[in-house]
Amino acid sequence: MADGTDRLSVVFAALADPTRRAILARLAEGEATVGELAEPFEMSLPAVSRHLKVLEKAGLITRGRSAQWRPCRLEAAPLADATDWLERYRRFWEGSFDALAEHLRELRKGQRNDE
Amino acid sequence: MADGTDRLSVVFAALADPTRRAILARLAEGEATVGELAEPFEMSLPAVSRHLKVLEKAGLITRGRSAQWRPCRLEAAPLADATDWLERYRRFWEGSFDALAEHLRELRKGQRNDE
DNA sequence: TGTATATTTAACGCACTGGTTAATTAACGA
DNA sequence: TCGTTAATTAACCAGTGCGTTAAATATACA
Repeated sequence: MADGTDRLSVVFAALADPTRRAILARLAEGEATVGELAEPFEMSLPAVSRHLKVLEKAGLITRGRSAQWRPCRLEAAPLADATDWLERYRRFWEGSFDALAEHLRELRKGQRNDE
Repeated sequence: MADGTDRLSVVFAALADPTRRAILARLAEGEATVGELAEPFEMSLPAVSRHLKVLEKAGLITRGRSAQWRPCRLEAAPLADATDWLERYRRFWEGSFDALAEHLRELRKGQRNDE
């Protein structure tokens, strides 16, 4: 392990690119072909094709076949694993919000005198 | 944009490594020095030091100073952004589970006759 | 069979990642 | 001031990621 090839690492790596996240967002609205997915980007078709391969290897999309088109479909299940991992840290960032509330409370107390 | 330097990309990229996720898990139990964090890994100290720099740039840790030690502390707030992004897809993987249920229902129906 | 369209693969360049060892910086303590 | 400990930085290397253009593949259609 520790070589970055475990499932969770592959999924997080796939999400670490704004183009790929935009593609997933587009697919959330329904299936689309490679050409349709590439259209919004100022990037060659091969580049988009390889982004799709990354998403496919992460299990985040599947591809059908319809004549010469390869319709892509969102497969969000692997995102559940990522969310599960992140959820363990929820109390830490919610704890930070508590700390913020405490900070604001202290600030309000001080306001009576100097600021 | 689309160059992978936006906040969310940086956070996801930081999470796309099992060593770094293990470091965060360790820090969830409390502050630790670089040496303490490095101890469980079969990896040189400089390597761990650079993992910490990645986490720091992602805003996931902060570092204090106590004599020659640099205690690291978990800062989970950026994980909230990542979770927010993922949450948008929750209905898709939950929808998949609905589809699975539907599939099982159809399967059970067919079982009466042929299988 | 030949041409057009959709997509992938090949070959290349360049920057970044993640590891190493050796050298450097920072702070403590005798 | 000198030596020890903690950590980072420097220099290097191998592998990977992400983009390009050009060539190959797959399917539809005349």
